[in-house]
This record gives sequence, structure tokens and C-alpha cells, in this order.
Amino acid sequence: LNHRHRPESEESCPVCGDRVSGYHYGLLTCESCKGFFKRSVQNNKHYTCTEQQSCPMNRTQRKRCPYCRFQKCLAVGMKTEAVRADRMRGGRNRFGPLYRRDRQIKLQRADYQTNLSLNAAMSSSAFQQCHMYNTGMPHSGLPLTGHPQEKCHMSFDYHTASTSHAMHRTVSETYTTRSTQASSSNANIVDCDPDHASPLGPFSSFLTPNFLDALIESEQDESQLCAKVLSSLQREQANRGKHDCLNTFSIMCKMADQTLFGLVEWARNSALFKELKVEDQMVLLQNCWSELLVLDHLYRQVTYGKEGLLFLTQAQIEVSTIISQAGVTLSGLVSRTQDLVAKLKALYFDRKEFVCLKYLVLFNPVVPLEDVLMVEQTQERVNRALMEHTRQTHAGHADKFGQLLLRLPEVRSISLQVEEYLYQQMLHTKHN
DNA sequence: TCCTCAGGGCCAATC
DNA sequence: GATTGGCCCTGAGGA
Repeated sequence: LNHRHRPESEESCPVCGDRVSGYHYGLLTCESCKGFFKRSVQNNKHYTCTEQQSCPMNRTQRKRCPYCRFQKCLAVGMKTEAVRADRMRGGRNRFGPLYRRDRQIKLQRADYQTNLSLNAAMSSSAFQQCHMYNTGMPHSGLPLTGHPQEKCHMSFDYHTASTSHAMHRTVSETYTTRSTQASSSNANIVDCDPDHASPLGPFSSFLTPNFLDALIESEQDESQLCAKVLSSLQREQANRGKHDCLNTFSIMCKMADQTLFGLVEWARNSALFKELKVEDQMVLLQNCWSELLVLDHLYRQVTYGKEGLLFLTQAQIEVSTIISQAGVTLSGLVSRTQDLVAKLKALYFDRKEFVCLKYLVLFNPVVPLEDVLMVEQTQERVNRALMEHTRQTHAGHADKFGQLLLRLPEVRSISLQVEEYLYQQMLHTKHN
């Protein structure tokens, strides 16, 4: 058999969904995207998108927009530095160990999947089984006895990445290669794109008086985010077949999974965040990923949720249903979160305030950083912007600024409980 | 020493 | 003429 048709080729390409032919430039992709990525980097291509820079990417439409295709290649983790500048053929590159680890992870995941299928068949509680699997840690193949805060440097995998460990993996792996490649082809391509060029650099828009407006403008479109999460769920369901439907908890976990990727992308695309060194970016993200996730969930509930219902993309799930199905810890978490949602609703929590809180959580100077000053200054600027915004838009509610800041410790507390819960599940599943 | 597999190149097909 | 994508060649590293 040709090596391009190994068992792993059963997987679909994270860029276009076509059949995977092997590891190419950092992860499993199809032959077509491999070639496209290679040509783009070798020829230093800079494409432009005639639409909204969010063109659909699948086997039939991948040729329509090279800009979106290349962006997707980068987003899923293809590494420009794996394209050889000297064009030397054959041999191995320095990603060999990464590919080996990734294979091990996939093997372990397959083992877990098999075990869980057997367990599920013997258990009366399908919910419990599915919920343990979908919290995702066991199949990540990471050390199970380490401290929760232990930093893991595992391979980047757009499809398998889940929850906390995967977050560390995502942050670590995505950044490791960039940090060592100061003159990466990726940077060249983006920087020389006339559509992205700015005489003052990427930070220029934040030198304007409308600091908060600049922050909001750089935010991802909410409907596109929802569409991404939804299409991911649909893909997942399509892969499972009609007799193996995702349950409520599975859906929640999958959504959290996708949301995490969205949040990492949000941070990485932020002009303020890009000003930091890669090492600092990693430290900040690893420090606050769960808070960002909780905050994102809260905002969604405040904006779209209804009384007694949990908003999940396009479906409303009764909170009481989740609490009745979940264990003590999880139902407690859901209740605490819903309490906080009620408080934020009472404050008329809006999108600009949500964005400010996200930046305040991200730019947290508590953790050890090289450029603490920049992080502190950003936090102060966002603080001032939030204060100014609440003063202008809620003149009758003098203390709104203070009330919003008081919610952050609660977010932190819930996020720590979420992490703790996930690690418990991880250990529980391992022992079983 | 042989085998593996992820690089690059080639070229017919397609745009 | 440019781009795509499937197939083949190459060669470092592991067994």
C-alpha cells in the first residue's frame, strides 16, 4: 500500500474536509491542501478575498477563494516554517517528534473510544459515559497525575483538541514554532499584503481616541462564530450517523471545545495582543483560558438566553433538565453561572462591556511576564474605556463600572471550579 | 541496511 | 497563462 493511504487517511482534512493523505506541514491534511500551502508559501503569495473573508471551505469550494483557504490553513495550524526555503527534497524535518506524539494521542483516543463504547453498552447512564468522554481530557493522552496547572506541550490538532489540556496544547504548540521563526514566511505573507498594510503598523487603530470602538471593530462577527460552532456540531453528528445522536452534555462540551479555539483566534488576531512577545502571549492565554470561556458563556446567556433556559447556538435547553441529569458539582456550576447571568442581566450588560471584560481578563499582569508594563498599560486603558463607556451609556447607574469589575472575581471563581471539575472527570475516567 | 514517510517536483487537468 | 491536485522522487532518521 502506498503510504498516502494509511488508516489515518480515514480522517478528513481540517481545512477542506477532503481525505487526509498524511502529515503535511504540521498536521494531517489532504494532498490538495498540502500542495496549495506549499505553493502559497514558496511563491510568497498574497491573496485577497472578494467577499467577507469567511468563505465556506470544503472539497468543492476550496478553489474559489485562495485567501480564505490560506487563512484556514494557518488557523488550523499548518506551519509555514515547514516549507523549506532551500527546497531540499526528502529527509525529515524537526516536526518528526510532533507527528509521533500526535499519532500516540490518536491511538490512545481510539483506545478510550473503544473502552467507552463497551462501558456505555453496560451502563444504564449513557449521559455519564458520554459526558466523561466529551470532556475530552482522557483522549488527549496527557499525563493524568500532574498538577492541573502543569504546562503541556503537545501537538496541535484542530479536531481532537478539547478543554483544558488541549487549551495548553493549542497555545503551546501554536506558538512554539512561531517564536523560533522570527522571519517566518507566514509573517512575510501577511505583512506584505497591501490590504493589511498600515503606515503605522497594526497598532495604529488603537492610537485613536476611539479606543473602545477600535476594540469592537476588531471583534469577530457573532453570527459567523455561531455558524462555525454549528457547522462543527453538524460535522460531528454527520460522522456519527443518525443512530448515534449527540446528547445535551455532548453538545455543550463540543461547543466549549469550538469556543476555545475561537477565543484563542480572537486573542491572536487582536492587534493589542500581537504587540506582546510570543512567550507572554502563551503565558496570558494559559492563565485565563477558562475565564474567557466562562465569560463568553455568560455573555451568550445574557444576550440570547431566556429565563430557565440555557442558550446553545440555535437551541434552548432547560436548565432544570441539565441539573437533573448532571452530578452535584456540575449542577452547582450551572446554578452559580445562572445566578451570575441574572446579575449581569440586571446590569444591562452590553457587548462593549463584554469586550472590555474579555481584555481585562486576558491582560492580567499577575502572571510572570516579560513585558509586564505593556500588559498593565493595556489593562489601564481598557479600564478607562470601560469606565467612560458605562458613564456615558448608563448615566443613571453611577456604580455600573464598579459592579461589573466585581463580577470578575466571580468569573474567576467559577472558572477555577470548571477546571477542577474537568480534572476530576479526567481522573475518574482514568481510574475506571 | 532497509524501511518509513514527509518533504519537493512534475505535469495533465482545470480554471 | 495560471492554478490545482494527484502521483512520484528523494533522503534523513528510525528499526
